[in-house]
Amino acid sequence: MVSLPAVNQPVHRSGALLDHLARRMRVRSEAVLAPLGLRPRHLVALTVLRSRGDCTQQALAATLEMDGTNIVGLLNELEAENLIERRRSPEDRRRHVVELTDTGAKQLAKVEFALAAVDDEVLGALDEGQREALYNLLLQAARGMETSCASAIDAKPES
Amino acid sequence: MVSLPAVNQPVHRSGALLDHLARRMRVRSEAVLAPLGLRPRHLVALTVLRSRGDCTQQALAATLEMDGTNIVGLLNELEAENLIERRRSPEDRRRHVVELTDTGAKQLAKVEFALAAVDDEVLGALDEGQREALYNLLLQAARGMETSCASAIDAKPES
DNA sequence: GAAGATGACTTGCCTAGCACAAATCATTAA
DNA sequence: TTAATGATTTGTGCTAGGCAAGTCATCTTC
Repeated sequence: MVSLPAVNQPVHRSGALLDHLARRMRVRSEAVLAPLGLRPRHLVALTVLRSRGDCTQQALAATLEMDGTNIVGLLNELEAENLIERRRSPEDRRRHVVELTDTGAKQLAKVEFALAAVDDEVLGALDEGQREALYNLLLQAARGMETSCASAIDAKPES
Repeated sequence: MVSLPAVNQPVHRSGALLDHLARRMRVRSEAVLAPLGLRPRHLVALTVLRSRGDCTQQALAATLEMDGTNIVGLLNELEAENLIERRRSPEDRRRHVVELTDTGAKQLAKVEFALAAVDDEVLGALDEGQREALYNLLLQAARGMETSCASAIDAKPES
């Protein structure tokens, strides 16, 4: 009976709320990002890159759950601003390894600092501790998936 | 010195991660929702409606942070499926009060149940307790804003 | 009661984000 | 050498959504 503990309780899915809050954040973020030449998608890419470190372009596409061709365009824009760099992989020179530049890391930190007002608006109902808890949960969830698909793609030395 | 505790620490903004995870959820949800004639946007609307209860169409637009004209179309679709109902407001007959129908509530619960696999995939790195914590934080954040803008719009009797 | 403001609705137009397909080029694997 | 793979480019199409204009019903104000 331990396996069915929540049968009579409402199911709690975070998907819709995640979507809802993400939108509210995104709408407000656009105004903050625009003057810096960035859009929300760029911020997501940079954030993911910082979280997982250098990674293959394909791995990034898989993590962002985006089509490879669109990743190219996204990275082109980021590279034009010197926020990321593409290096050829030594093991397989067809591959590009994407890495966050120092400029990129600094810019990311700067942007996050500038987003304080957005956080205050959208997460106003949460106190500092709760916001930190939320951040850590999101980060843990995001990281959990990175490893699972990165290892499946990046690792191919033995075959 | 208590007032500046985080000056030398990285700033933790949830926006980008929220966006990232929401996308992963959304992409997967589409496959689950499609057979039921729903899309992610419908789920968000229903979820918000359940969370805040009946509300003015304008208040809903404000909460969803969406253009009024698009809300009309969204509600048309939901009403066609009998998931929501529009009633004239007794106080001001120009207004529509939107409410979740019984059918809508049941459908919502059913859909959430069906989204278990999606949650497992995207939030796989979180245990049950953490997922519940995440849900509660998101709900609290979402509710915090509802009241703030609902009261500003709904309440207009005195002028 | 008349005139203007307001809420919902409709239609039309336009943009952004993104998926998908096809073709090219460099590189690696068989 | 031939085939597969990774990145890139270009083109096409779809969906979400913003924005504007115009209609109708209702409320408010004078």
